[in-house]
Amino acid sequence: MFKTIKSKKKFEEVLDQIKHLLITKKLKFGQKLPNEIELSESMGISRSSLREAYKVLSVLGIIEGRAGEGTIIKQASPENLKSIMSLVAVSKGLDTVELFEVRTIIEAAAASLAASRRTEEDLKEIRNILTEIDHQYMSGNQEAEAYGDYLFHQSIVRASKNGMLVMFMEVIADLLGEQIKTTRRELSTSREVLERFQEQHLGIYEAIKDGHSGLVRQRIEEHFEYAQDQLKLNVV
Amino acid sequence: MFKTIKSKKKFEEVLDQIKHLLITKKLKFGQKLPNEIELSESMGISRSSLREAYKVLSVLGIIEGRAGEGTIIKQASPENLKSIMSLVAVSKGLDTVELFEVRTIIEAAAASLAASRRTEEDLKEIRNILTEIDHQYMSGNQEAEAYGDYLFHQSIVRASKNGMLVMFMEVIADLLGEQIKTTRRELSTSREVLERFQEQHLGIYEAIKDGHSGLVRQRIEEHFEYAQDQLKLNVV
DNA sequence: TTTATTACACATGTCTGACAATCAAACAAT
DNA sequence: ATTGTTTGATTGTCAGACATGTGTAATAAA
Repeated sequence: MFKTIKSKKKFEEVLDQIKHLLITKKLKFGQKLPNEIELSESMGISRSSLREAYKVLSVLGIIEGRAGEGTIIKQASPENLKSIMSLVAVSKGLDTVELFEVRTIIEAAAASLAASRRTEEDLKEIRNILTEIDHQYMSGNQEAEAYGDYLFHQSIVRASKNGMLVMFMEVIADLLGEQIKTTRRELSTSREVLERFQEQHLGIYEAIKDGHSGLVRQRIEEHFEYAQDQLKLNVV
Repeated sequence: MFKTIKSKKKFEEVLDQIKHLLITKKLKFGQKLPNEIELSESMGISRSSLREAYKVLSVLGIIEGRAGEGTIIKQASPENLKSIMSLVAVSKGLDTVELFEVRTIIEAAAASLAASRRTEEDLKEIRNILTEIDHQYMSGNQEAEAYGDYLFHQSIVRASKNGMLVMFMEVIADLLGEQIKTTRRELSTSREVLERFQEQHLGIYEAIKDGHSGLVRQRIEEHFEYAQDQLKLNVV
């Protein structure tokens, strides 16, 4: 019925203000912020409070402070977000099933979009990655092969030309990876499974190349269903 | 050839130490940390540096400081990720079209899941919200009506029983709202449009009630397409 | 005895002023 | 032209103080 009342801290106000300035494009990538003393005075707070907000933004990769130079706006990379989210993931056990479900939804939709938006370059990149995975498979380098698998999925989502989808996919893939590690499950690495994966990858690529939105969606869903099954079977 | 040398900041060392203590379970949930003065002295740093690290952890939801009581280790929840993700998303640069696309994807999938997972209580809640929107419409309270709209969509995603989806949807709806505000666009608030919205809402509700996964997906897509059109038409 | 009220101790929240470390740019020396 | 040096600007760090909020124990009131 009643919500808990939380007194807003100063540093949170700073975060809100900067966020708003970023949204309204009054602060742009590469731009230099006013120095801390000036800014804190003009915001009516102390330098300490401003700095506490700065630290948060800096960990998120949104700004970067350099002594002697100043503080500039950076373009946040998903890398920063991922490391942070994995920390949260470890501390709060996220549900593997939920994560798989979301990942399937996002990739199915992205691949479906990719089928109609992919360029020749996109197709070329995906082909290259598939060939690379084959090589890794031959030489038995499992770690590199797993990374290739990640690149394959990423390249497909990128072909959807929607950066937001790319970010979400990366975050979820990362969380899922951590989740799988910490629950001590493993994907089966038998020849049979790996070959089946490559078949499915190829099928997805073909459907995107041919522009079959419906088909690629279906194949992505099958692919993840199969992957999830392989995972379940190997619960320690 | 040569790696860039990056001097490690004090607050980063604090983060590392606490992270390590968390992983090795030497710090557990609910546990109280030493007070700031004591801890900063025992770590050989100033209170300010310690606090900068604290702020980061506190935004991540890993610790919580309460004036007068102390600072305790919390269990991070996905809720905390919301603000962080929206910050990073903002910093990456937003595109209204992309956001709409992602929102459509997520809600269409969620509603589709909801069609097979919804409980009687879910349906009752959605019905209540629709009635409430009608009331607000009658009394001409546009702000409350817009909030009702948000609640309607949220309740549908919640009926999918996937917390991750709920989180993503909230993040995107939030960003979209800010984006729409700051680009000085407005949804048409003509009687005709609002009534059309309610018709569509009802159609979505019915499809979920009847368990028509395919139909509800289609109706959600139509709904958002229509909404997006209304937005485009009103660019100032 | 039980219940309010008050006073106090304690921890976080905020502010201030200072100094150290770092860097770019300008300038001097070689 | 390259290398040292100075200088000014800005972040990084520090120490100390006061403000604010919270629990608790002493005290007063019923």
